[in-house]
Amino acid sequence: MSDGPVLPGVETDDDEEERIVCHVDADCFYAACERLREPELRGDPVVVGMGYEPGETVGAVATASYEAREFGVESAQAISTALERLPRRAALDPGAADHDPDLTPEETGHYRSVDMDYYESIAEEVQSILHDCADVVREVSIDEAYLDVTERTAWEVADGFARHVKDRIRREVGVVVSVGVAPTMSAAKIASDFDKPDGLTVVRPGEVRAFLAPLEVELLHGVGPVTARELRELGLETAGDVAAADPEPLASRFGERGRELYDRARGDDDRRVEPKGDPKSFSRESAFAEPVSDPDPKYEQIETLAAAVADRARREGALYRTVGVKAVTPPYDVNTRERSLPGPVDDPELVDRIARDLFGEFADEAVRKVGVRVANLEFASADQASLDGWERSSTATHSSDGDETTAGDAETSPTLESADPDGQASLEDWKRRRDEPRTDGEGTDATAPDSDAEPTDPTEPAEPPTDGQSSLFDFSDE
DNA sequence: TCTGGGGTCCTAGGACCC
DNA sequence: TCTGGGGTCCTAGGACCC
Repeated sequence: MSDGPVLPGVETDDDEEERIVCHVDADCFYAACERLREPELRGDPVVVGMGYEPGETVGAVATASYEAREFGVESAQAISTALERLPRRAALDPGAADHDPDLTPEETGHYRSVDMDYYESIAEEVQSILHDCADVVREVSIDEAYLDVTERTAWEVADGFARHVKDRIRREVGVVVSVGVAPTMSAAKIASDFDKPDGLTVVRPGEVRAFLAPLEVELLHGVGPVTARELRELGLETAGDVAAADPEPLASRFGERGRELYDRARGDDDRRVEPKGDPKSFSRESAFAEPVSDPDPKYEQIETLAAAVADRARREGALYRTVGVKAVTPPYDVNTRERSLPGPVDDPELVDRIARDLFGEFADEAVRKVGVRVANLEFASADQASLDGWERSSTATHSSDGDETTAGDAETSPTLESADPDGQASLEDWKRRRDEPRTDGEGTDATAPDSDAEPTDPTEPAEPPTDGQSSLFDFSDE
């Protein structure tokens, strides 16, 4: 799709073209949203807490405004810690449980609970502006996106373009964003962070490596505390050090990531901005105020979370083939268990049963947090092609046109009404895999219905579910 | 800093297949 | 019966990101 003059016989490779990538990142987005709703909060410290309820001390900081950060409040911090450093404004009230008579307003901040629905609505306004400003937009999170603006601007005027984007968002939505412009996604990301808040940084082609060189290694995307420590142990303190290092030790120490790290530190990144694809998993989790040993409240939470996750998947039009649970045990051990089904389903009952079954291992342990997850998602294609494909392939022994996505659906999906005799492949497949989970233990596997054996699991209803998606049970009736 | 919630990607071993 | 080598899928855990 290059529109410039091309010499005859000369191959043009799109990947070789210089792109103009823009990374847009809202500053303290949740706090900014709260200020949009309550303009009186402007200028004062604002802390938005997850799992936080007014008057309580549980939860963690999702976003702290810059004013709050001055007091040492940081994101991911326990709310209890944040409250020690920055008491809440409500504590000025003599009637408040945490009232402190010595407190002055200047020493306090406003605490609010996360309200995702509201933030989503603001984010949508920002995103519509972004889509207006670029041909390709990749939203990476609620407050962050990459734009490919190659066709919309030029390097000579890139800062003016970025200014325009910033101004529109501020004027039309009322939130402040930082923008980075660079020839690669990774450099644009770092550039947007460079001058926060209200930043605007343009890194032109040829300047990338010099721009990155002095930056501490943890500023590189993908370098967290663990990798940073290891890099420092190797004597690599800055991106420049990594760029100048021998890539072999990096590759052997960090595998694929090491190679990538090396490339990114040198400014090499040939990823193109592409719209985000379908999600890979949905999960819900919830922490207890303190570790719980009694099984009942834990199973209750599992049930709630399983229902929420299944509901989410259904609303999003997703089928899932894997169900998993998470149990965080003291001090902070994350345990996960998961089980895959022979084919994709939309079956809340089944999610609940499998989640309970998987969680059984932790029923009597002290647990501080539980979670439920579905993965291996499949989204019905827009035109319901998979259903048509199934019907076609079930009346023919083999379909010549069926090697596209529809074939896979029909092959692996036991979720459709009829277990057609022609579906031999999927039946054999299913029978084979059906027996695998049985080898791992109790014989109470809820996903391994067997026509020869009555279910022994008391949590498993004897009657096969009747709705179409659950008809994987139908196979056992053959 | 004793820990919220929702994600992604990578790794590594084992099972199973050809 | 012992032995190759390659590929895929599944599971558990870990690091990281916002």
